[in-house]
Amino acid sequence: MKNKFLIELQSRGYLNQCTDLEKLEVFCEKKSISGYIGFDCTASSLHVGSLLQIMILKLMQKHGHKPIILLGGGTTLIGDPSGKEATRKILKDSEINKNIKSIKKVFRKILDFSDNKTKPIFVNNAEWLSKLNYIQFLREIGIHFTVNKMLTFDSVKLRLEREQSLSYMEFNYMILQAFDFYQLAKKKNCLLQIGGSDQWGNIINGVELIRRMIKKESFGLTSPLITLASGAKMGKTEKGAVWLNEELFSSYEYWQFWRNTDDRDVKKFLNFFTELEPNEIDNLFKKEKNINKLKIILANEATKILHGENASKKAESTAKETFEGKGFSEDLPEIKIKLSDVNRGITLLDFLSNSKITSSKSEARRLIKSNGLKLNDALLNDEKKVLDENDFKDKFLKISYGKKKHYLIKIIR
RNA sequence: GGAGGGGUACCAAAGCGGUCAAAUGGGGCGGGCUGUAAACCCGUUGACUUCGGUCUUCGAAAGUUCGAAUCUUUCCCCCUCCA
Repeated sequence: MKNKFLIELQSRGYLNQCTDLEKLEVFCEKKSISGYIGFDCTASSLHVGSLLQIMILKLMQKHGHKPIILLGGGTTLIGDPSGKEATRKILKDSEINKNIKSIKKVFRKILDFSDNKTKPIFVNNAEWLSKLNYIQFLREIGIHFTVNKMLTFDSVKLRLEREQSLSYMEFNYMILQAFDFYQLAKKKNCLLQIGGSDQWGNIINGVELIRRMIKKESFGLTSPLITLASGAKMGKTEKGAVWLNEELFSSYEYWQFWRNTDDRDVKKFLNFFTELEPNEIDNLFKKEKNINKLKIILANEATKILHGENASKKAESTAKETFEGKGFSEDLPEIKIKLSDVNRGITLLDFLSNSKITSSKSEARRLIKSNGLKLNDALLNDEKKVLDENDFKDKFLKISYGKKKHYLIKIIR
């Protein structure tokens, strides 16, 4: 292989399957190409599970290609059955549009919009899907799909084998995705679709459709499913998903997420989620034997890509102070409390549950009983504790939930 | 449409009149060890509590009973076979 884009794609471990690697290489060599990835809009933010896909778009840009981001306003109305055990909840138009708006923010942060040649394009498939005429669609597109074949695709087969119901609506999803690819090929001359390995079936349907409709060769490329050393799914932590939008998951939490990577996954993640060159990463591993230092590099680099250099530095120094020193650090989640509430004598239990630090008073009690709660780094045993202005040094009180979750409580007014 | 099987906590799965806020496993959380890792060990995992208890939970509703996750009726949902 000699195409730089594909070489890096492979050496970083982004490459799982390709419809025709050799021809794709010729295709990539010839000119600047555009490739698209579709993203699901069922939530107001993507989570790290989609980050690998975004990194691939970023890599395309690095090598002079143009990413197309398909935010599936139309397909989200249907719900992709791939890898799903049950039918997804159906969203309303207005919710989807709100989600799209919010999700776009992340792409604006991670990808480069300054160079016109590689500037990403956003498309929304609602544009063409919502206008479809059923009979006409069946005659023009439906005719190219046999149910026999559709039944053999994993997304459908698994659901049927597991005896889980699959609605006719969901069954159509793969055709719609194939149609998307066809539309992009026709309208934007986009002949490459990339996706996670679970998208393989959907992608090759598109390749096939394009061949039949406009007699053009197009390409499909998938990235591997990320497997963690622990066997768990990527991106699930204590508090649920690791979101990319800052409103849902702060830059400090994000930094912590990477800092807490399993030893065995560090190298893989450096390749996947940072812009360090693969050989640079190899050198790092030769030089630096302290895995924790490498985890910090991982956290810094990954956070930089999403939240920028400043946020990354701030998170690092906050982590350092919090875990190595015993200080107060600026970047911890801050919760405000009114001076009047403190003076009125609010119990700690009430405060913990009101501020959502714990989900109930019972949880707070349990935590205290099992020696998990600290006020300003001092273990607290008294569950009847009432907050007092003297607990706050300089208007701040640090509350620690276990060893890793810390909050700064600030008195206002 | 007909016959049968089933819906139990975050998930899987036991319980089949009281001793059931519900065995067990997984997951989560806290603690110990350590390196903010893994493995391992211990504890915990409905809510409220003056720590005595109290209240709400086993698909939904109604009923039988001193007493129901457990029995009866109706309804809803899922699965299998037949049409």
